[in-house]
Amino acid sequence: MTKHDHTHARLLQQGLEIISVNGFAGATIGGLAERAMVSKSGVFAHFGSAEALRLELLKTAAELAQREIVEPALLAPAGLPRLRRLFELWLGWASRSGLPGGCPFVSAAAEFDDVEGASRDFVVATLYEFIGLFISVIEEAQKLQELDAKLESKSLAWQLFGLYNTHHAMQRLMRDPQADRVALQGFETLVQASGPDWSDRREPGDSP
Amino acid sequence: MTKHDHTHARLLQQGLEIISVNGFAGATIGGLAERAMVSKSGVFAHFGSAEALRLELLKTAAELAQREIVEPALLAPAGLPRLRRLFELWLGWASRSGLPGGCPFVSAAAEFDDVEGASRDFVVATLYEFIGLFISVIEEAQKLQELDAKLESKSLAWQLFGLYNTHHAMQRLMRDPQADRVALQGFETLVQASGPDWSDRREPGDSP
DNA sequence: GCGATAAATGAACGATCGTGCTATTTATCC
DNA sequence: GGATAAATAGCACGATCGTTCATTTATCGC
Repeated sequence: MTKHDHTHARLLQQGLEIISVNGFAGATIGGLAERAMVSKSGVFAHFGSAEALRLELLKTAAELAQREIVEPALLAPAGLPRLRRLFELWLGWASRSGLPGGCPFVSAAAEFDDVEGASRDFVVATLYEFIGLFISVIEEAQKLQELDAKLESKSLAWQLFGLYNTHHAMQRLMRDPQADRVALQGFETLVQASGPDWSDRREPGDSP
Repeated sequence: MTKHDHTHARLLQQGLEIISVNGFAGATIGGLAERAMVSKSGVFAHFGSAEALRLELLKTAAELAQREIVEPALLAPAGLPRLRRLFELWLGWASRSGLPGGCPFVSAAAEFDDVEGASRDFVVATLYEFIGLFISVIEEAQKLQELDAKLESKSLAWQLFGLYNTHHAMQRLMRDPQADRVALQGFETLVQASGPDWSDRREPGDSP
């Protein structure tokens, strides 16, 4: 690995740490230069523009999540076990990757959702892909009859997305020690409400 | 209403619009001045500091949410109807209040969750209060036997928080027209999974 | 209408932002 | 080890950030 690549990787790592705590708006060229003890123009030369720096940080975060969440989860048996493992690995993945603050994509989603541009496009595409992974794992579980076949996989996937945000807010904003328990319990609630025998027990139109 | 108050209110309104689109980091004194067609020092005189401006914008957003969500929801009958109304009014409240972008508190939670200070404290306190309202409405519904008494009200409240984030991401980031449907359907799923007769149908430890 | 007071302006400050340019150090290769 | 190229530093620029202060304009009580 050439020296350029070495420095580049170090800049990305420290950039991710900044983003994790201060968000993408806080990831400035000068700030990163100071933290990495590199000249401002040195950082600039590595990325070409502040916008490009942020975009590359976004891509780095996506790769990190892939290694930390997706790849290990695919080792679990297909179906419900894989879905559960995916969700468990999702919770707190940023901390487990060594980041000092919150999830970069939670910041990115909030900061870019109303700002047109390459960053927004990338966040949308990444989230689309990630939700798509959940959907396919859910549908596998349906084929295996671990989940109700009539269930809308997309809905469940997005409900799990919501639970992830619940966990993030409880953990980082509220510092509630019950964050893990509430999220994991929420997962089980959703899965059981979507169990294969659910519709046998309470048909639509049932009265209590 | 004196002229000072009139201008002050106008600045807050326009400040909220900026935040809704660009987040709190984007709510700068100079930017607000330009949008409101007021001198920079004029804006400064109204708030005393940029930090104070952001804090006051946060408080204004909280009051707006109170009027837009909480107060109308309390007109609904106690128990499950009130809970449902609360959730329905929560979804998309920012747009309904005339804001051009997303929910200010979604931005605030992401931007301040790892930054100590008065803004963080206020977000924490406001969210704590809001979740607390959900908890008390849920417990009302439990007393009325509309929800299972053994249910943990706090968990359900936070699951609804998650659904709100689901809706926000689907609506604003992904621009998915099914956001409303998925969120409302998710609400019903959670409520039915917590129905008063749920525990009669599937005891903990049941095997499928 | 006028004097007193409130409200907003304009100019200026140092700090930091992103970016361009040139110089100089540092690696790499024969 | 010296030539060549890669990598980084240094400096300067205009723009914008938050903040200050003196000055002007608007409003209100009399």
